[in-house]
Amino acid sequence: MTEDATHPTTAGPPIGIGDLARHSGCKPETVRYYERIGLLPDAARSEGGQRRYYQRTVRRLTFIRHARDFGFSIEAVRELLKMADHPEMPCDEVDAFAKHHLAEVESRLQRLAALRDELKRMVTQCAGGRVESCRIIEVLSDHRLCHQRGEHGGAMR
Amino acid sequence: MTEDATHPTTAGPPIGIGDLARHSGCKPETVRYYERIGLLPDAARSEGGQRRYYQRTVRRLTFIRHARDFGFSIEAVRELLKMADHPEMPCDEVDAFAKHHLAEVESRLQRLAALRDELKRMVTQCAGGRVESCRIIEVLSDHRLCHQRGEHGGAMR
DNA sequence: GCTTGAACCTCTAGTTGCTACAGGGATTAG
DNA sequence: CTAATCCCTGTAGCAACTAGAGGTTCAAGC
Repeated sequence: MTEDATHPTTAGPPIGIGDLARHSGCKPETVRYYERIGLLPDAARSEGGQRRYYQRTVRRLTFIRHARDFGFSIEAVRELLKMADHPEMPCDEVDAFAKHHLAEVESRLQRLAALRDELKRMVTQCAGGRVESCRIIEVLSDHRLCHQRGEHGGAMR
Repeated sequence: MTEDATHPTTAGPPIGIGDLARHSGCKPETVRYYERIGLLPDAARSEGGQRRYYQRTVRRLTFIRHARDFGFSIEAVRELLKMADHPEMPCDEVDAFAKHHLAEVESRLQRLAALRDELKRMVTQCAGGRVESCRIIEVLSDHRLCHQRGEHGGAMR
């Protein structure tokens, strides 16, 4: 992906790293980090050497932040970006990627839903009681959770 | 929390760090790490200096792993354990904890559910197509996600 | 009772994904 | 033109583990 000042829509003047970060919900340090590890291309520079960005990069960074927020690892994001950068490729890889992550996402969802239910129950029923009657602690101690709903998951690779 | 060889049920002989780890779905290194940072008490030792554990610790470690898996930070887990260790305490703190985390958990749930739907759609519809028609990449690029479903979340404090 | 191999010990260093300085230069509003 | 703000590079720190080096202990089989 390269910078393109002649983009038809919303081209405007290039923006600085701070604005880019603000638009995508992260910090300038994070942007520089992504550039360093190659998720973002080397930015164009002003006369004085400061980074200048166009809309393409806002979109790319937004993509990265969403994918990270969904729990994809940096390496998984790198894969996704490679696919997004080559839209003429057949879909097989994205498809395989989806299959690989679907089960993991579903198991996380179920476990999170169980936690939400417990938190909800507590907020509505717990006021004034004592810790011994709080089921959240019981729920977290219950080993059957593992077998009922799949193993502990780490980051998505 | 101290080790108690005289626990009535399932007392049996003490177990080593490897068995403890296996029972709780983590590695010996992680157990030693938790001991070092004070989530687990200093373990009893064999004559030769190896760690020996009783059922209490299996339960405590299971609790910790579940809480971590649900996305609670180590410091959040420390809070929860403090509450679990003092069941005579009034419930207020656990209640406050629940309130504080409920919104975060719900927003994560919604975003994860959106991702699951996309992954599912892809797995069923995408075979044989090309990347340009894969909506997962579109969805991840769409900034409206942020405003519709809450901001990007980090670890739960 | 002895051997042997797996499991364990401590200590240190590496990993991932950022985040926070320090010590300086660039840009821009007034 | 100057002050405030932004940005630069480089390094170091953080959370939450994970992996190794180099040595010790345990327990099962003979």
